[in-house]
Amino acid sequence: MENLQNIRIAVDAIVFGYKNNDLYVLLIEQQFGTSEKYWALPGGLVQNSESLSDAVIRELHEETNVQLTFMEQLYTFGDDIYRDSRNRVISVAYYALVDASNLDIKANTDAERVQWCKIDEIPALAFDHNLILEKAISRLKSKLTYEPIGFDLLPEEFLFSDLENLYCTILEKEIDRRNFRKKILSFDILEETEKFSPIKTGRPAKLFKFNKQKYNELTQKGFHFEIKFA
Amino acid sequence: MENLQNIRIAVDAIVFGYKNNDLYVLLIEQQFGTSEKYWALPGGLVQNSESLSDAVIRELHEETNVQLTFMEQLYTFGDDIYRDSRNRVISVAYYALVDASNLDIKANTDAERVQWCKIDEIPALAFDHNLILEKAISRLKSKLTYEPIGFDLLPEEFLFSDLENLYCTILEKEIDRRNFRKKILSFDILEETEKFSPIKTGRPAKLFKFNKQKYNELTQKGFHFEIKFA
DNA sequence: TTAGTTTGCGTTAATTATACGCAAATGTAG
DNA sequence: CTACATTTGCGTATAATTAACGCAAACTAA
Repeated sequence: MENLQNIRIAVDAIVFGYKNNDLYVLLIEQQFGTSEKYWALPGGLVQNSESLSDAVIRELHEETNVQLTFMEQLYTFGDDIYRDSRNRVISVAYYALVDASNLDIKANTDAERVQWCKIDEIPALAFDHNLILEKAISRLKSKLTYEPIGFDLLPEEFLFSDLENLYCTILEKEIDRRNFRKKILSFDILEETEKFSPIKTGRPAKLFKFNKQKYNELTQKGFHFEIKFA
Repeated sequence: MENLQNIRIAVDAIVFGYKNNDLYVLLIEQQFGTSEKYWALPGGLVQNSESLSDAVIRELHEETNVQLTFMEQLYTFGDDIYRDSRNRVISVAYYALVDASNLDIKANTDAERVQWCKIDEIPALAFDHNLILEKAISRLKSKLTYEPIGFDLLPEEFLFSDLENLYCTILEKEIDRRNFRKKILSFDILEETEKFSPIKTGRPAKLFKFNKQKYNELTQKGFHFEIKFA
């Protein structure tokens, strides 16, 4: 009886960015064997002496140079034992957010090409990465409604209409602008700045900041962030 | 440079049971080396050709003989690379529910002793199992509020007061009995049976059943189960 | 028969969500 | 300079939901 465990462990990252009223995900183009190229999620094998989350950070750094604003474990994919045809590989997937507004990504050492891909234009990906991505999107959607992670997709200072559009596009729902604003403002976790939007159409709009410290304080007192829609 | 990955992968199970108005978790007593004994969560290494969830089922079957009514992946613990002092082991934890009301557990092949342990009397466990258990409890609490998994801890037919007590004890909150009943009944996912409780005190109470099929139908139509408390 | 207990069904007030109205502050076209 | 299109910011009325209780019914035990 063969008792030696022969299973490899990898991490994969789903990095979301929001830009021009669209949700994007970071993909890399990888070479398999001599000819085949595939788009895939950034990721790779875990090293013996690094933690899982360090492995994600390292892989992302090797392949891109994004600055994460949020990262969380998503799920571990290991029920399909043939998900990688070469070896049995179990993948611990993490999803992360970045402020994509002023970000230049370049392929670092490992990957040939790195690209932001619109969420509704995802090609066939390597392995079970389409499945992983689907799960990440679904998690992002629900998390958006009960934790203030939307701010991690926006610049430090943002317009209310940006926040509103972010929610509309990611959740694929219509929201009443006025009720949304009222709701968010009632949480008392935003700060008004003195600055105004550079956009020159319509009434000038104030820029807002998310006050994370205040949010943490309120949370400790029992406050619970929640956005719902009809 | 050493490139060979030398990481083992295990699964652990947190099995919850509810009995006599208390939440319990299944623990096993394991021997380490020659003398040390420790209470631990059931679990073990994943075999090369079994899926993760199969590994959980197998380990549980080897160590106990419980009948699961619900099982879901909880989290993968691999950030502390010394969580097992002997080797680097990454553990994919699953949590599960059983109807503990008419259940006899016996130690099967592997474990010396198997025991239900009250959730507020948990001893120091092996490895990082106390941490894992904490996370499972927290997940159980939140899941209870937005999915009808409470029924998986109860017998097929149950009293309303049982359901109410289950929520009270697990969530550690007071609930208004009448509002709770109204809320649950308004979901229209319960079936009244003709039977009555065998308990001979106070007004006889009807037994109810959870209609899972109806719940699924409603869910597809956009229904969302949710229980909140002040 | 009375007291004790738990169930099952209601009512009311407070809070929250939904659906809008509308003026203010800009740029732009004429 | 004026009228218009556009977006922001604030408000209000109504519907829906939640929270807080009252109380009779149906049993057991004494």
